[in-house]
This record gives sequence, C-alpha cells and structure tokens, in this order.
Amino acid sequence: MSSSTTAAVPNAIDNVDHGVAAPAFSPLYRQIKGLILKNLQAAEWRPGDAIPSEMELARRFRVSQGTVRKAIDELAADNLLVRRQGKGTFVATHAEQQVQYRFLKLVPDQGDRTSQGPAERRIIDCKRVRAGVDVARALLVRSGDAMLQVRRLLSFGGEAVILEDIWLPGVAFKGLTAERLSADRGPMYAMFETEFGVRMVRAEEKIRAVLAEPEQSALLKLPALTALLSVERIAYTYHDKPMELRRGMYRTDKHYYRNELQ
Amino acid sequence: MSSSTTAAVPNAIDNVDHGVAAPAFSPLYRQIKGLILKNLQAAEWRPGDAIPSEMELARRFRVSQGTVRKAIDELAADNLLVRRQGKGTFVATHAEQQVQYRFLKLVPDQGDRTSQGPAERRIIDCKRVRAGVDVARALLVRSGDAMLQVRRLLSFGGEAVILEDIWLPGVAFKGLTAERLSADRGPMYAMFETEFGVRMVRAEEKIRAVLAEPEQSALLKLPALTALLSVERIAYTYHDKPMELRRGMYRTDKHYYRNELQ
DNA sequence: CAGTGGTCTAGACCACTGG
DNA sequence: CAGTGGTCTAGACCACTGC
Repeated sequence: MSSSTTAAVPNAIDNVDHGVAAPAFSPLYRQIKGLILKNLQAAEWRPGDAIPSEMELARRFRVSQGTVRKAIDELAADNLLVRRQGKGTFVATHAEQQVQYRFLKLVPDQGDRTSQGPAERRIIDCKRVRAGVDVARALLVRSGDAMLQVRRLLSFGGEAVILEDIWLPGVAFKGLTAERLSADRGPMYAMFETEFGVRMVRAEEKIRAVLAEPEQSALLKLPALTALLSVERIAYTYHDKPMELRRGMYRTDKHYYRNELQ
Repeated sequence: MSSSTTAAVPNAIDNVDHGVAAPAFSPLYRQIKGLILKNLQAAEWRPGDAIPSEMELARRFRVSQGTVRKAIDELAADNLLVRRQGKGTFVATHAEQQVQYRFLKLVPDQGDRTSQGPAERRIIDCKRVRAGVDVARALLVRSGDAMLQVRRLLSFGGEAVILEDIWLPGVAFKGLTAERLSADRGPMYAMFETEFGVRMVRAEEKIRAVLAEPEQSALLKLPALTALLSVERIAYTYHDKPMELRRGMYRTDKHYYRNELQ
C-alpha cells in the first residue's frame, strides 16, 4: 500500500505511530493470523488440505518463521489447523476419524463410543420453513427468512437416544434434501464442508432438564413421564457467524453428557 | 551449595543418548514445566503469589528465557499460572474476582451472573461418614475410609436453585466443620486453598436429566413432578489426584447450564 | 535423502506496571 | 526509571515423514 523502498510484496505490518488514539496494539503474529484466517474463510485452502510450509509463509508475508509459527500455534489451538510433524500443517476437518463427533458430548455409561458401534441416523423430516422470532434471533437473520428444518433420530445399538430439530439458513444450504441427508454416512458437519463449503468452528450449548412431551416420548419410545436433557446448540463458522440452530432431546438413562472443566 | 566452577545449581537437562529404548523424548521446556509444577505442588509458591521472573528461572535452571517461557505458556494454558504483563507471573487462585466460580456453569436466562447478586449458601448438613463403594471408586480411596459429607443449598435472588452433596477425603480436610463452612463468604474452593492447601485444578462432570425425588423437590420448594439437572463432578488437584466428589441437583427453569464447544 | 514441523538459543526491542 | 512479561528475529540443530 505505501510507497517504501523495499516492499515488492505488500507488507502486513502496520505498527507505526498512528498519530492519535492508540489502536490497541495488535502484534505482527496476530495480523499474520488474520491473513491466514482470510485464506481459510475464502476456501483458498480447503478442509483436509495442507497449507504452505512455515518457511514458505514466512517468505510470502516477509516475516520470520517464528512469527508465522506463533500465528499457526493460535490457529491450531482454535482447532482451525492441525499440525503434523514431518508432514505439514493441514486445514482441520470434521471428516477425520479421531475428532469425529467433536461436538457430541453424550457418551455411554459403560464402555466408550466405539463399543456401541456407529450411530444410526434416521431422517424424520426435512422441509423448507420461514424463520420464527426465536430462530431468527439465534441465527441473526430476519424473522420470516427462508430456512431449512430437519428432524432426525439418532440411535445407538438399536436404541433411539437423541431426537433433534435442526435449523439452517436456506441460502447457504440450498439443495439440501431429505434424500441427500439419508444417503449420508458419517458426520453431518463433514458433509456441510464438502457439499456447502460451511465449516463449523465452534458452538455454544444451553442445557436444561425438561419433562418429555408426548410426541417426544413417543418417538424415543419412552414412558410418558420421563426427564430428558434439552440441549440447544448454536454452531458458528468463521468470524463467529452463527450457521446452525439445533435443539436436541437426549435420553440420559444409559448415557450421560460429559464435560471437562478447566 | 557445591564447589564447582559453573554448575552450582543442578542441571535439569537429560536429553543425551540413553543407550537403549528411546525414552519417548521429552523436550527441555517440558522438563522445566515439571520442575515448576513440583514447586507448585509442594506449595513452595502459593496461590496468589508471584513466582520468580522468567529471567530468574532461566538462570536457576540454566536454560534460555525462551525455554522457561514456553514452559510457563503451557502452565498458563492449564490455568495453573496467570501472567500479568509488567507485573509478573502468579500462581492461579479461586479467590480472584474474575475467575471466581470458574467451575459453576449455571447462568441465569436473563442477565448475567452479576445481575442476580452473590449466591447465598446455606449449609444443611456436615458430617463424618465412611466412603461407600461408589464414592470410594470415584475418589480412588478404599471403601470405608473416613470422609466428610456436606449438604448445602445455593440460592440466587432469594430462590433455591442448587442442592449439592459433597464428599471430601477426611484426612486432607480434617477440621472442616459446618460452622467453618457457614462462616465462609466466597467460593469454597478458595477456602480450600487457604485453609487446607488443596488447589482444585480441573474437574469432570457427568450430566443427566432426572425426576426430582420428594426430599429434593421439598428442599428446592418445587412441585413433586419436576425435571432436574443432575451434575456429578469429580474435582482434581495437581497430578490428577481426585479430591472431591460433588452431586448437584440444578433447577433449570430460570437458569441453564452453559457449555462452549470448540 | 530432502522437506516438514519442533526445540533451543541469544539478543534486541516493545508494552506495561509501579515506585 | 528499572523490572516485568511480550514480540520479533536469525540461526542452529533435532525429530519425524515419505520418497
């Protein structure tokens, strides 16, 4: 941007005196982080891809390897990148075996997730709807906007455990159908990456204990008077953009919601 | 100390060839981290204290500042240390205002935690008991060992919200009484630090939805048929030693359990 | 073997705190 | 102002991967 003597490649640095109102000081590595983030968001580098090596990025951004390193450190801590020694640094994806179901915190009382086999998914419904006020507020859209609503049932070991309603912005997920969902094996978020270019980065959950409603207990094949765990999730993509609202009802008689506090 | 010319302080480094069986390679900074951890565990540096400066530790351990820095980075990420630019690095404590109730994930539907005022605590019971099989298994003690059991009620804005049963190893918490607990203002874990030298470092929670039992709904002043959030926590001190089992029943009609997934 | 990320060092300088 | 943590650099070497 400026006209200095050396900078053939535009330089990311911008830490000189601004004259007024200290701009809160953003260190170089954070600016580099921002540049990498922009590449991720623009799908320049896609989930599963290797990004350029630290040395290459250092040359490109005209900073030292250590500075690039610190930027990547933070992105790896945020689960946006994955480092593999000797191989390179890769864009994180929900498709990897190890971190599959990163956002599903329900685990069986006995054994672990592998012992109960893969989840069976049954799509109950998938329809176009208009956003109600609560959905609109959660996803920062206008009420009345076109949405996709999915209802599905997750079973483990042949037993229905989770009943979920999912709301997605119609624009971003145009073309998503019940058939497409039913055909899918593997995590829904992995499919979102490959089919719609939407990568879920983080999520927030509000958890409550509620009494099952008749329809819910029927679908989960439970007695009328049952306590269920209500899990309301908002999932975000890059730049904290909310892209999914999900309301799950969890049976917790043979599973529990596991949380680690630190 | 010793009489040699240079190595007055023993050197932590141990990365030369061991001859056989590669010892999994632990980098220098991780060994430094272990040494610092040992000082924390031995209460050499106590919660709230400043630890020696990075330069001082680098001299003491005979490594570069950068290596100490990386060790401290990890300890800060683990919430064991807190860095304050210009002031120093401090041993983390549950007494600090900002991170008080780090482990309490229940927040009000409207407003935030400050808006409902401080929690009122009422100790219902505090007695010496013997560990049952489940408590013993959770805390890695022998069943029959001496334990302290505390039952208390937490209220927000005058309304009872949480009923908790707490089990503590009798040995470590000798001298803890209902009077001591009732007198206390502020987080229980802060008192554990100052009075018993026990610092809770991390915790695991198992969360379920259950129907309230008559005794529980009575204490919480709720109708008989109510769903409650059951939160079973095991809290750990240094070296992953379990030091507390806690079973909480949470009302979730005006509050929710908030969790962030990333 | 070359290429990747990972560690360690030494030194310079910056931002922040408190006396 | 001195002392703290925070940033940035440059260079050396190590551990790991895959050809």
